[in-house]
Amino acid sequence: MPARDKPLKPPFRSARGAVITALLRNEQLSRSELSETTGVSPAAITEVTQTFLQRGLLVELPSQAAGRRGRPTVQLRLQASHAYFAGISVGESDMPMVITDLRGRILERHNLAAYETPAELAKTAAKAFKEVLRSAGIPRSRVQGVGVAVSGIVNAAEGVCRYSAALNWRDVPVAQVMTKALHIPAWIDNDANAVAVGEKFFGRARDLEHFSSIVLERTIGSAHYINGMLYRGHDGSAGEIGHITVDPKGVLCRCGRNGCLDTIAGGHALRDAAKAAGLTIGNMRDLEELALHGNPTATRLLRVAGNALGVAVASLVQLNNPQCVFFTDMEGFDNGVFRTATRQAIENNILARFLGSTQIIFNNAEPALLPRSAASIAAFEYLNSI
Amino acid sequence: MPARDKPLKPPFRSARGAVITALLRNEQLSRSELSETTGVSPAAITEVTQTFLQRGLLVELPSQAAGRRGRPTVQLRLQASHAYFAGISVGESDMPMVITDLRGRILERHNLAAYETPAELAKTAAKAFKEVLRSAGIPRSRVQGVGVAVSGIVNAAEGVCRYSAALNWRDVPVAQVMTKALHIPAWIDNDANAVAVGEKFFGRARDLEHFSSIVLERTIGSAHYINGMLYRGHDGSAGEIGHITVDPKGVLCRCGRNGCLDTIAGGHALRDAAKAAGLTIGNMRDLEELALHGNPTATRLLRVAGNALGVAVASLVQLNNPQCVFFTDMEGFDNGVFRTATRQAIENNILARFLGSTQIIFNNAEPALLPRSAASIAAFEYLNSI
DNA sequence: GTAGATAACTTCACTTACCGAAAAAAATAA
DNA sequence: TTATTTTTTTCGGTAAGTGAAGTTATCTAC
Repeated sequence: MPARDKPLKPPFRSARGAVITALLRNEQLSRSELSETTGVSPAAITEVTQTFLQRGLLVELPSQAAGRRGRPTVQLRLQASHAYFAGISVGESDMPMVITDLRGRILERHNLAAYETPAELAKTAAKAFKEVLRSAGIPRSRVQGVGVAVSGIVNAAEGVCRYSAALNWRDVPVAQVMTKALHIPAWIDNDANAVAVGEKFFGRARDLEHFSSIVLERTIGSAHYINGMLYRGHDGSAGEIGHITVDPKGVLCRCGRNGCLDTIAGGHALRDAAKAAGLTIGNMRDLEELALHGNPTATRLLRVAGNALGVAVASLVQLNNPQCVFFTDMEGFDNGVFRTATRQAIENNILARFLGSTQIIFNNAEPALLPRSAASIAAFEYLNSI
Repeated sequence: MPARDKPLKPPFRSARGAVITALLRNEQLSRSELSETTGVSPAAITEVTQTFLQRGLLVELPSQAAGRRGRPTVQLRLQASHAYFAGISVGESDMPMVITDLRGRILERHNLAAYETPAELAKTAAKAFKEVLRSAGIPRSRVQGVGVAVSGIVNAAEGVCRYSAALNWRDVPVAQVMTKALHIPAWIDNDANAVAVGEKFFGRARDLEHFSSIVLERTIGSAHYINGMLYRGHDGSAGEIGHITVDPKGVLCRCGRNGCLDTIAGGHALRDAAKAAGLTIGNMRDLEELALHGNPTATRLLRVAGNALGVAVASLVQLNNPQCVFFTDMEGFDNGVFRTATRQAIENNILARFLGSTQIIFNNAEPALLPRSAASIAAFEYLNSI
């Protein structure tokens, strides 16, 4: 019948999935601990771990002196080197690539050269991939897939980037192109989605069922995990926080309407505004620096922007009641006026009862974050297929 | 592993559930049609329908002359009279109760007398329940449960109303009280959730996986269906659209902050504003009537309110990308200035690509809607348990 | 050193919930 | 009456679990 509420036994859907999830969340667990934490019977744990051990996905650690009665436990852990994944974040100017292992550790990184067309991108990526494999000493056959994160509208199921303003792309079959170029399975997703998957798989959201991810770049994107699953929306357009109307009398947005969040807090708009106000800045760190030294224009811009973002996120929190909101700051605001204003605006615009139960986390702009997140998409797809 | 995206074979989770869902969506289906629409094998359909036929949940219709070759189909339908459900909507002044069958048809309705305390409510409900059963000619044993919808904060799992400003309740164990009073299983939920469940079960959302429901009363509430399941949020607080900040310089809200949607578009606030402006109105129909006859204050109030609601819903649409938004208007605006303003504000504040793919539906204030929705909660719980 | 005690793990017989293919049923068409 | 066609059922099989009993590896106490 139509479900009203929860799935059967959250967050697990199968014994195998439960074991992998539990071992992604915990460095190592014994079989009995696995049975305990997942609710799966010891019998099934034996069966599942046996299969995984045979495949080399799991390893047994040499059992320690027990120090107490009874048969000593045998600790199991995911064999991080069992599978490797590539991740690429396609940006306007640069294009970082990483290779990660099964646990999301970065083994090698590389910054790809600029490119013009998707075909050129593929060629560049293929060349870089070869190099990265060589320097990491990993044979191509051990790399189980590549994930690509782009800023734009993506049809993940079809592997197509429908539209990207930043890249000037329209209906580019990225997955297909990449599969051909790198000779490994490829997936593509929006960067906010990628970050959310990355946090769920390898990051701080591993234990969370419901959370949102906000990515601050030239524009602002978001993604939602709901009931332990990435929620894309009815037709894949969920998360368009950048075009929430914040100020109906605000300036014209690229989308044709006025006062979208992007026009006030988006990196692109903020840089334009700073320039228009006669401030010469490279990135947001410079703007924050100016504010720190008492520049009133810089302070005002950052405060207004942070406040607008906070108000929008407050709406998100009250509508969806996530356990946590991750901000991924690719613009380099760091801790400053902007973040303070954002936090304050969130706190001032949500009901008291949300205050204690909603965690707000800012990720610093770490260049490898996006490509690593992209790799986590490939990791998910791989683990889902075994 | 942590799920990234879809469950296995949406929207069905089991053959039995698939059969019930399909027969709630379609008046009648043959076994082969059931197999076709659900993707479940004919063998399993035989098995499942046999069980359900034995229990009396399904009936075979007398097979018609086929008019073509082959074994004629046997149409199956849900036996609506297999189970009955009670539904109560606890309001500030009145308290409508209905009895519905398995398909959500209302067999009997009753408006309960006013009450003061939860204990009194239970006594009144018990008395009314007896009467309603007698006049409907249904033995109590055939009623499988009662659902209670309240306007307020509810812990559905525990069956407790945590707080209701309208009813002046705090931590009232409604489910327990009702179970004792009516001698049938009882459930309680927030009224926005109840309406969402009702639309999903018996209403226009039967075929939708992702939709939201907005309930306009003294205050404004909302609920989300996501991936075919009611989404309550991390700690059950999802849907607080009434306290989205719409105008930071707005009037003080009961929640202690300024410019919440409730203070501009909530029925309570709107009535207060009308009174303050010297307009004497009973309900919103009166206010719309005044606007229709050219009263500028009435028009302004309605337009501002409708616009604020529309802007908030536009945020919801862009964040969650639902397939449909249902408005349940318990205030009686009907088609008028308010709804027009709401629709326009939604259209003006969402990206073009959401325009075509988001359905906006207004439900007229139908007194039986809330109690019927409440009954659908009991129906869900019953169907989920068999 | 050896006999419990104890806890971790494995084995085995069983269940549930399905599926695919073949068989049976019930009609029409020739 | 027989062939044809379509629906439904039966039957054997499988995947993924469970619970209970058995096995293994260690510690403790005498």
